[in-house]
Amino acid sequence: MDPFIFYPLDATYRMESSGASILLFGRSASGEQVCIVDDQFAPYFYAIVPKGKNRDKLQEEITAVRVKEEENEYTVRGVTAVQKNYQGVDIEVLRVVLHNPKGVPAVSSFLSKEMGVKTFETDILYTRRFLVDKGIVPLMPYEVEGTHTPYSLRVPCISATSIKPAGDEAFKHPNLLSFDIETYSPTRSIAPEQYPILMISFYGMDNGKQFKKVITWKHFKTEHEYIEFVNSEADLLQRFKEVVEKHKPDMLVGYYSDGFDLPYIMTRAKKYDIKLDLGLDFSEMKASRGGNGVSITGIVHLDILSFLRNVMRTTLKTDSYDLDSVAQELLGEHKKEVDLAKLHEAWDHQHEKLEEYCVYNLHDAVLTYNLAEKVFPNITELVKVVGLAPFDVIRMRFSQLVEWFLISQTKEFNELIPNKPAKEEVEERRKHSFKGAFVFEPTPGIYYDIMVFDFRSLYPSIITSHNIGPSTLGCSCCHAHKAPSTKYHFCTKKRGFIPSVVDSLISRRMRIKEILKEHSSPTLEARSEALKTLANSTYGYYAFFGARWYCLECAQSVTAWGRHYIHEVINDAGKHGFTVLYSDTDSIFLLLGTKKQEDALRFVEGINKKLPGVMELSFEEYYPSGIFVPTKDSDSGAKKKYALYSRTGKLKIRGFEAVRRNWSVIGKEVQEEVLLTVLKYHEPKRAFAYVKQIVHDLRDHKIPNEKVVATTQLQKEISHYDAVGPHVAVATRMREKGLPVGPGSIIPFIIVEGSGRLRDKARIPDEVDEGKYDAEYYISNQVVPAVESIFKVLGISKEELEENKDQSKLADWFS
DNA sequence: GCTACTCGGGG
DNA sequence: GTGTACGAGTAGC
Repeated sequence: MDPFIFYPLDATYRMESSGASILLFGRSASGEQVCIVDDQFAPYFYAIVPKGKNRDKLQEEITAVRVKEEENEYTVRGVTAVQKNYQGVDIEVLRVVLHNPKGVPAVSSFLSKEMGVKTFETDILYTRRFLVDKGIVPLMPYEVEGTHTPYSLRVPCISATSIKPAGDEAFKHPNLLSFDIETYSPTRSIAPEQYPILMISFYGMDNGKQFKKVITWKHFKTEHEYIEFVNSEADLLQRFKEVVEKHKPDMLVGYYSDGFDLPYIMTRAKKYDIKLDLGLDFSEMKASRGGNGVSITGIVHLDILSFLRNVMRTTLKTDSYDLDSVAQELLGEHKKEVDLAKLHEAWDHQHEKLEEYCVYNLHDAVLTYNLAEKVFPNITELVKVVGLAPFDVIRMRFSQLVEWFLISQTKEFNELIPNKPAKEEVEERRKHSFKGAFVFEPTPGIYYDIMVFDFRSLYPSIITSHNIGPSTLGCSCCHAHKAPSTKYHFCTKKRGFIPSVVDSLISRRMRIKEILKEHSSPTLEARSEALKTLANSTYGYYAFFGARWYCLECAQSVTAWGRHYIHEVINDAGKHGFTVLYSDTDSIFLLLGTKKQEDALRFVEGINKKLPGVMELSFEEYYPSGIFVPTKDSDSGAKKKYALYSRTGKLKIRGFEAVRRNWSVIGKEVQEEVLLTVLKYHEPKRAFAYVKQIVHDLRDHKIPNEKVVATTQLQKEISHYDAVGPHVAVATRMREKGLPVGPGSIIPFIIVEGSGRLRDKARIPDEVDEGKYDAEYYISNQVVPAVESIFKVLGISKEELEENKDQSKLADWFS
């Protein structure tokens, strides 16, 4: 057949009698979903010749290795000697080529255990290895030559004879299909074994036209044409399959669909014996065992939350990643307001009310779609830098992104990839928890007019300009270049692998920034962002205990240089009449005092002119007010614990405990109210009076029970618990009463008066008469801890908050 | 003090 | 899938 242009989206593999074949799923330039097969790529790993051992002899021995494991026998296809760089030295290694990817762990562990041979690169997943080795970057165009082959797939399949890069215009408009489910949930429990899915919504584009649909299995009157009725939950699941099959999306998009929607759908489908064989190779949807992603072969499942939380975290200002907050920040839109707690009632008794829930359901899918579309350029650019499939890239943390970026660069630099640390090594590294970054100790207090600047590109530029990497550390050829106040020096003659690749990230970014000065381009913005993200994460990677290229000395040297530079800025800020309020690692908080915002911006501009090369301090945000609190046991300022009030009326809370679902409403409410009263309305006295009132009301048992209920999720079978916490004790009581509880159930409980451990005083909310909770427990464990440190700033102790009769103090305050 | 367990996101 | 998240918090022991 004629050569054609192809955009790979995802890769998988199959074993044939002749060996492994890589299957690349994607879309052709003409818009057809296709699969490309490459049967020419063999799995391999490396082995080091032990000292005193003859290389040729070892080569022969390895070639003859056969390892039996269950039904499979793994044999070696060939062994060749190659030169590699490893930690700054040249070494000779044997490249051991196999037939079957599954043979790699088997054969390599045989080599290390039975033959005393050290092995490398034995845990690089086969499909990832293929992409990186062949330089095939998902979402980029390739010219494919080959012939049709009769594979049994849902899409045409071409056996490739050649796959060549075809330009640098990435796949721009994937066919996205977003979806969302609503479930029956009479309590706040999420119990897929127990309760059905009530509706599923879809949103996407179909030949340039909006595609929207909500499927539900209770009938009601409606004008909305997009609402479709079926007769049962089983039919609903069948329709879910059909819609996806018919729509043929490149990417199926959800919000927390790794952890909620798809696992729920899978559990329900299993109940009805419905096969979710949506894979383009007819394979079933599957959840990886670590709970880290649900995949469908050939369709990229994008859990957009994953990408936002892992990667966009640095750009987003929101503290919470619920759909409403994120949509608000990125799209300027909110979720529809409905009372979800009443959905089950409407489902059982008031069908006419279901329409608004369908509208709500669809709107969530629309928001999810719009979020995916919005961040797609960012995903694309990150995929391009890291070189892995979008499915993997969106689920990776910074440390993994850096690691895979480095792995993708090893081929060009002929570097041997270091092994992951063994368990004991990780334990050892954890002990040396990193205390290198400079954190300016804030003085506790309430502050106004705070300018926050970000200093992050300082670190990557230190790495490149001081050549800081594991392979250049402590070289024997030169001793001159020591990091300030450390005993570490780095080679000044030979460029290190990591400093080199970081350097290329920085210079690529600088070129892009030059172009962006001339004209704006969302694609280039996203590319610049991706390059910055990776460069900025390299320092943290050096200190990350799981890193292959772990180097604590490197991380310490980076921060040593960082301190050197940041102290210059702090001194300069003082000279220019600004007060430095706080600084943590990469950010610096300045107080405007009598100066204007423009003055601060001008000051930073001046700093940037003085800083070498790419180093830059950039404006992050202006906050009208903020509070820094002392540590628990002293009056000195706590690091990483503060709250800022933004111009948009939102609180940015860092390091404060609480505000999680296992806290009672009263604790959350009091914290929020106190922070707002202090930071927004500037009325600390009113905040104090408010807390005293709450404490008083608790003692009078006037706070309704619903506000003291806390919930905790049961993670496993009751009998499997070693440590019986309050929620486990209550779950036991619930089961004794015949209430359905199991793994996943959300257990609500109230602490009542009495003696013994907490679990002896925990009760099912229904068992507790109104007001019969343990007031002292809620005062000292929920209310006071939530606001304690805030009041310490105002000169009020924990005891004063808890005290029963405190009118004198109150009077003092108001006088 | 150490170990076990939970949260996030989702209805 | 040539795998098995993570970092921070609370309660129990």
